[in-house]
Amino acid sequence: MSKYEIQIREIVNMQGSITVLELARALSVSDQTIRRVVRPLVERGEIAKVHGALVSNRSPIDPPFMSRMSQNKLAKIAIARSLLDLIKDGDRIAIDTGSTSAFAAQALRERRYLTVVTNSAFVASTLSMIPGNNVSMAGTQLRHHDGASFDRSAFEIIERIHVDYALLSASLVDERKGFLVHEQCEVDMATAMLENSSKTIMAVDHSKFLPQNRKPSLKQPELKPGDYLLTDKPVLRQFQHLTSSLDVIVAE
Amino acid sequence: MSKYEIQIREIVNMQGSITVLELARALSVSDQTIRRVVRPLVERGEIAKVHGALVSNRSPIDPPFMSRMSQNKLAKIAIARSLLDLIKDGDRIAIDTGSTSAFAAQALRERRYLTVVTNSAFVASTLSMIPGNNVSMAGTQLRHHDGASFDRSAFEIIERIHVDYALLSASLVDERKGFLVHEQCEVDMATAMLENSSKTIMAVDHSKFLPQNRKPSLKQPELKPGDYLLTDKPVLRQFQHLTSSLDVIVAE
DNA sequence: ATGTTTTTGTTGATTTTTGTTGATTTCAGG
DNA sequence: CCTGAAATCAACAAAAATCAACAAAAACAT
Repeated sequence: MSKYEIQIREIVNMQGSITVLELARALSVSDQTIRRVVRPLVERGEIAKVHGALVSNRSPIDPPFMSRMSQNKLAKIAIARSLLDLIKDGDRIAIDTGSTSAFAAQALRERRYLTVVTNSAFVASTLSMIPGNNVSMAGTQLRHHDGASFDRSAFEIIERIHVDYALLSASLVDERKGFLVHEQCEVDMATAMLENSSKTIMAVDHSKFLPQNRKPSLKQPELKPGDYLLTDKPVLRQFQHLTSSLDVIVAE
Repeated sequence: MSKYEIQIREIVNMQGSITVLELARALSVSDQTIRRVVRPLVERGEIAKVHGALVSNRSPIDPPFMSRMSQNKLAKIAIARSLLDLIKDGDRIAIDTGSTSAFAAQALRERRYLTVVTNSAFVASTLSMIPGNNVSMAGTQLRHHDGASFDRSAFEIIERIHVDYALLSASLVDERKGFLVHEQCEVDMATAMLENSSKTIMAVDHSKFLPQNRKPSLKQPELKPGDYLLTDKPVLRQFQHLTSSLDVIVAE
């Protein structure tokens, strides 16, 4: 068993599939090493291999549930990975619900000694297993739609814990109205997180800049100058007035 | 036992994996010393070693984390499946933490309209995604060991919700003392769940009837006559006095 | 203090892993 | 069916990690 084994399984399962060369670059070893390490994994059936790529064989009933129901998987993974440039070991972070946050949580498993507060049971469960982390689950009753809580106790806990970063998301970015979501409770939660954090990170993949079939109408709270916008493609001209005071990070 | 032993275990478990040389630098001793100290740890299975690195066998790098760290996977799956004979659509159930409960949660995804209350973030997250379920997560601060909560609010919520079944587990079944666990908070939680449920289901695979290396000492609350014992092999003679008033279900 | 035991660092031989090179196979289009 | 590009494989040399043995240092008891 090689020392790369765990990492490889991790990355393959998170991405769903990946090239041998990409994996080699990611771990900064040669492609040959990857092939060698991967061979026993494939023989044991822990991951599958086809000509050209390694693919995860994790049964779809298994957790990273968001991965399936999520639209822009690759974009979100890229965003999640570039989040690691911002969040360091020991940081404190509030995380909202949503598929982007689910990927972020997966990525943040690389970090240690995080203080995490979230209203998403999935995020809480994912990050609580990491030794050294201090994770608080905000809220009691979980809605089935996404396993998140928006009851009164959720807000009380968010408001009790001050963090370095609030990681928020949005369903649509509107040229005139800004960052929008579908439900008022999500706005309230975002507001609470924003008010109790030093910096806010708004994470939206490029598809959120395009028109949606189901149109959200509620406006997320205003970001502060110097807050971050994390996305996966350069911001188009017509949106730049929204992001002019923000630190825009484009995940490649 | 060496003086570095505790530190090494600590560091390896925190970091997930680390080079022998890095560890040597961290403790400012030679690499050879590390190797020597580590050897018995590896033999006792407390941490794992591969060429090039020490890796923690505790840190759950895989989302269905319990599957890896769990000993009797197949037995637990069998138990989880036979739980489906007991629990029907629409039932209300309290679920404790532990790997057996994690498998139970996976199995219960087949059921609909469940009312679930649990102090395990993993169980909550797993079952909250099922449309129709009503899931309450009891507690706020999660311990990293298993992503479960035992704070005051956890008990308040358990005590507020009355359910049909409490699904409990144990670390060891002792011939004389009965069902034992390691920590007092687990006993308290089990007691709260038992008192707020109509029937209790104690789920223990057969390995729990055998002597353990790490011996638990705290006694779970007394089961009521007519409660269920769910296990995967027939109960041996010397344990039958413990189970005589119970409804014993053996998963094949 | 003195001798004994245990732990630690150093050295060099041995094993395992890794990168490179070049041959071979697979795949997609014409 | 052929062809070029990409992916894979085999083999060998270089690098890194491990091990065994011995000597130095530290801890211990007498």
